[in-house]
Amino acid sequence: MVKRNTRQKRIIMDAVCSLDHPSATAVYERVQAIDPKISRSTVFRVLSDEAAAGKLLRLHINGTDDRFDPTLTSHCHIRCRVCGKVEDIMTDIATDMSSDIEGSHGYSVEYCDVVFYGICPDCKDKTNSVQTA
Amino acid sequence: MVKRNTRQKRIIMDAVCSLDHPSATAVYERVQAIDPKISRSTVFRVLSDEAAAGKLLRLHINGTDDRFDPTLTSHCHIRCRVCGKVEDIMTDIATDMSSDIEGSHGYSVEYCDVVFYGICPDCKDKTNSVQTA
DNA sequence: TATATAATAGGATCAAATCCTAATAAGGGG
DNA sequence: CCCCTTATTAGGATTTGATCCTATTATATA
Repeated sequence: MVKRNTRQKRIIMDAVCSLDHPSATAVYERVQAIDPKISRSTVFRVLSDEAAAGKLLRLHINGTDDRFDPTLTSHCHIRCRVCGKVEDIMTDIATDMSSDIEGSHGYSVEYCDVVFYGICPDCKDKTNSVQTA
Repeated sequence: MVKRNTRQKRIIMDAVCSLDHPSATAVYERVQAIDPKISRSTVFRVLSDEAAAGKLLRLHINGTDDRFDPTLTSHCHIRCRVCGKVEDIMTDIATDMSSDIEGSHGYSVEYCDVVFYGICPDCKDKTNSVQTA
C-alpha cells in the first residue's frame, strides 16, 4: 500500500487547479470553504508532498509566499508588482538556456525557474487614466 | 539629511561582498564576528533597505532563505542541489526574453529572475567516484 | 468485512523576517 | 569645532509561513 487517494487530497488538488497560482494559505482558505474540518497542516503537507513528487510546481517568487502551479510543462512566470497577479508564460526558452549552461559551466541542469517582474496591462491602463485625469 | 553612512551599514555591506550569495543569517554571523554588538534586526533591515534601494539584489531561491547579491548587472544564478552553492552566470539572455514578453503579453517588464537548479561539476565528480569505487 | 497502516486533525513548535521604542550617533548649521 | 536635529540602532517582542508531533481516523487490500 503506497499512496492513498483521500478526500482531503482531492479537495486540495482541486483547489490548486481552480485557483490561479495560489499560495498555500490561499489553498487553505478555499479548502476551508468546502470543508472546515480539513486542517492547515494537511494542506501544507499535501502541497509539499505533491510538489516533491513532481505533481505540482512550487514557485518561489520575490515578495510573496510560495505559490503552487499544476501546470508541469516547461514555462515561465510573470508577476505584476502592482496587483500581485502571477501569470504563466508558455515559452520554452529555458530549455535552450539550460543546455548552454551545461556546456559553459559544467553543471547538470535539472530545472530552471524564470520569473519576470513588471506591470500587467490592466494596471498600466489604470495608472495611465490616473495620470491623464 | 537624507541617508547616513553608519559603521553598521558599512560592515554589513562589506560582509555581503566578501561572502558568496549569503543569506541574511549568514551575513549576521559574519557581522557578529566583527562586532557582536550589531543586532540581528539591523542586519535584516539594512539588507532589506539596500535591496529596496536597488543597491543589492534579493534572490528567492527554492529551498533556501533569501540570498543577497551585490552584483547588479543583469545575470542569472545556478544552485547545486547537492552542496547548495549558488553561482552567478553572467549572461544577458533575460533581456531578449523581457522584450519578447513585453510584445506578447503587454506587460512592462522591469526585472527578471532566472535560476537554474542542478548539480555542480564538483558534486558530479564526487558522485562518479562513489559509483566507480 | 476485517485489519494493517497511510494519512489526518489540531495544536505545538520553528525560524525567517518584521515591528516597536528608548537610546545612540551621523552630519549639517551655526 | 561643537551643538542639535533626527536618522538609525539595539534588543526584545511579535508575526507568519511552514513544519513537526501524536492520538485518531479512514483507505485499500486480503
